Amino acid sequence: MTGTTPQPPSKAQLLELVAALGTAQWQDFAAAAARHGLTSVQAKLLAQLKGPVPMRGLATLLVCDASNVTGIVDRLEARGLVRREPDPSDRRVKNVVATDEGHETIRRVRAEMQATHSALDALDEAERTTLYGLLDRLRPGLEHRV
Amino acid sequence: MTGTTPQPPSKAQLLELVAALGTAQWQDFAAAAARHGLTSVQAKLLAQLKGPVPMRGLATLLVCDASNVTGIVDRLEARGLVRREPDPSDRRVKNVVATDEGHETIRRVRAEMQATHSALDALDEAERTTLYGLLDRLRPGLEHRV
DNA sequence: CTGGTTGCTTGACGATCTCAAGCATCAACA
DNA sequence: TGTTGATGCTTGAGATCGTCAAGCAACCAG
Repeated sequence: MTGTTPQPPSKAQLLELVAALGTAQWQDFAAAAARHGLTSVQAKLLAQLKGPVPMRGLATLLVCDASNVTGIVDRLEARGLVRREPDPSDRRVKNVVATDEGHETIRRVRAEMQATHSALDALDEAERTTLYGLLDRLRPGLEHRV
Repeated sequence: MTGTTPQPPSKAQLLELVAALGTAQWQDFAAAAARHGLTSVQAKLLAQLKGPVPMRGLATLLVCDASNVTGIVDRLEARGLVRREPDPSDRRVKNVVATDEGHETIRRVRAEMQATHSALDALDEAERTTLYGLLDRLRPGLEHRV
């Protein structure tokens, strides 16, 4: 065998590291959102709005109750970051759309995640590709409910 | 050159993937905690208690206000998962300690994170080592405040 | 058109979070 | 010693987040 794969980290260690980085990124996101007067949940919802999304769809994406979404959208709408539009094919449905200001705001929040950006700068392109490949393999287990 | 490094993923894509996995792991954690009657925040606090930790230290670890910790510890203490002990060297300080039941509960929560565990099983030991190494390089950028 | 389902909102209630204020204790220093 | 300032924790007010139960409107299958 070749030179020393030093100590294979235990699953628990890897677990903990992933959790720590996830938390740190979330804090970074929350802090950037706060600078724009948004809570992290509001920013997270705004981040889903690449196009029109019905309230129900947002509840599914955010893994929460639909009634919760009502309140969050209410507050975003009051700030003019989001709009409710009737769905042409189903009058029960309300589609949520980000306004121009909404898009611009979430764009800035993403850009201002300094800690996250500088962390990724520690890797070169080949390493990022490797990392992406490995993380991508974790996806099915994590996102697919058993 | 050799076979096709396919498409180097953009930083944004990597960003999004890390965020998605972090969220999925958090949901997994929250679901496991809920099965034991704990909110995710309560479980997260409990997870910090390998030894006695003063209230102030918990506030720092959880990145929140000290008054917030008071409430969370109140509820955990009411369930007997946690205890407040006076600090022998500073009478202002209260150290929080997990009870036996508290330790056992958080142990089970970790063990029941099925999605997370099965996701990690998708990698063999060498891959986990590589992944750990790469993630570890992200640490300084993310955890160190600029 | 009737009955069951689905999408959204409302209201009640608990948990989380921050801020301001307050009390007890500590640490430093005249 | 005693006074001053900082620190640790709690309390109370107020906003947000989150769930559940109930209600209304609209869809859909028969």
